[in-house]
Amino acid sequence: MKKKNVSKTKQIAAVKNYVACDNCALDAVCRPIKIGGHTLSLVHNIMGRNEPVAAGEYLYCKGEPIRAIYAVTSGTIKIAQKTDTGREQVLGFRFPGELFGEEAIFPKEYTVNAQAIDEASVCRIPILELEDCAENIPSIQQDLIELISRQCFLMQQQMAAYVARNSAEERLAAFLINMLERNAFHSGSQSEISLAMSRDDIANFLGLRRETLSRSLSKLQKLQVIRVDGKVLEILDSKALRLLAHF
Amino acid sequence: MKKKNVSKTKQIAAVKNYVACDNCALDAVCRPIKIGGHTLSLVHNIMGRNEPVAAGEYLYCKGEPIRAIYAVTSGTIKIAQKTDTGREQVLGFRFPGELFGEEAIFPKEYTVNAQAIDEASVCRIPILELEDCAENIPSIQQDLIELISRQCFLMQQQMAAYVARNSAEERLAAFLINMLERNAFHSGSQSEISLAMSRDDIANFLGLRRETLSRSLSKLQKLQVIRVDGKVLEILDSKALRLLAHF
DNA sequence: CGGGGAATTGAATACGTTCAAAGGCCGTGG
DNA sequence: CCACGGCCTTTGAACGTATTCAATTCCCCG
Repeated sequence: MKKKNVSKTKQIAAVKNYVACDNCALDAVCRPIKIGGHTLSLVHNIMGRNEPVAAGEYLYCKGEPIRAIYAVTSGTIKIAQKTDTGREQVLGFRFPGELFGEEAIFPKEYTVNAQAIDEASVCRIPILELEDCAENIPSIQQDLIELISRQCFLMQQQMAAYVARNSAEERLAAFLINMLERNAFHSGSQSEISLAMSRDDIANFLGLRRETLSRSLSKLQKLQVIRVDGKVLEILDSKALRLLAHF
Repeated sequence: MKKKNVSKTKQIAAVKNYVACDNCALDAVCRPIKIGGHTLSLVHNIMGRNEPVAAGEYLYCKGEPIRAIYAVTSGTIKIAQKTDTGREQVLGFRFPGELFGEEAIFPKEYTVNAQAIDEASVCRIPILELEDCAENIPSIQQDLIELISRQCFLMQQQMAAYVARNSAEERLAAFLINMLERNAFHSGSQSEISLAMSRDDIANFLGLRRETLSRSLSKLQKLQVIRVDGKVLEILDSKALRLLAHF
């Protein structure tokens, strides 16, 4: 079991190409701002573009009043919450081009924590200002509906991917397929995925122990379905993976 | 282990009180229609109110173009899909006052199946007509945003309830708490829940076998946390239940 | 009253967890 | 440049839990 000497985290950090606006979930809201006349003020004045976020930094925490909704432009964001007993519960991850914070629009406050896993960057739209703009410009309301509808759809997809799965292998396979599909949006590769988060975070998310996750990864590798190289995974047989996930 | 002789399904069917509009997820969209002047046409002409649905009947199926979004007014709706291998995958349940079908707004087609478990009734809003109305009446757009935002929030809650849980007991406890919270909205009782769906459907949803679910239910009953009586459950110790679910 | 499907219970097996130990990666310092 | 230490990841063995298959009980409906 030889391993290359190259540092994987450095490899990942090196590939710091921001996701293009065309491939971003926020685009529906940003686009009309970009072409409109007097609306140009929105993008320049109220919106933060490609704001850097340090590894480990929290974008928002549970219980805080909503300030903004975000889109990832580079890096990975972890969505999680702490249980009463102090245990962390990982609820999901957001990748370049994906939206987060929208779950706080209805309750007016954040209901979970959002934390950067690695060095990341985000576009940030303050919600008050956005709602002000939407009142004056009906098309923005349309776009907001589009935006949130899409998020509803994605959440449903997520449920489909992780609910009603029993074995560790099935859950891992479903996770990898989900990663591959979402990865294809922003990264070129159709078969390679970079997982910036720790094994602990993935295991937590899947409701497994880190040891079980590790064993399942090893097993899939032995079956020639994937190739594991630290935080970089290669999908060798996506068809077999779909079978394992029972899709 | 004595059991009462009364038929449980008949008991449930007997309590056929439609959920009030005040407690319905669609209310945000319906209300302005009810008070507006020329908008009265919407509720009378395009919207179906309390339409009966026979047990087993499908409201919509995966792949069909979107026709309408729905709210349950009585009974229970099962959200599910069939995998490539023919296995059914239960993704969730909708109870009186809750919305469903909204996940099809973005992709313009239904991505899952919605089936009535028992005799049910729904309010139905055709999507084309709704969008037409929204174009003319900005407040409806506002309400639509409110509606879908709320649904995003609820989906996140669902994820939190079921993702990142490992043991059978933990998942069952989380399920029961979720049922209790959602039940409190439309039914008076704070401690009793009626589960119209089969044990198979629940087990499928939780990623367990029916036997494991049955055993877990029995165990929680022996621990004096719940009382199981066919499809009717009573929560005896909700605090202990929250501990078991690791909330 | 009796048949059939759903739900529960029992025993053997398979799988995931736990605890322990070893290996690999990376930053620091000699 | 290499050695050291800490942290994350992987592997091993014993144990506990979920699954499987089979049998029984319960419940609904004719």
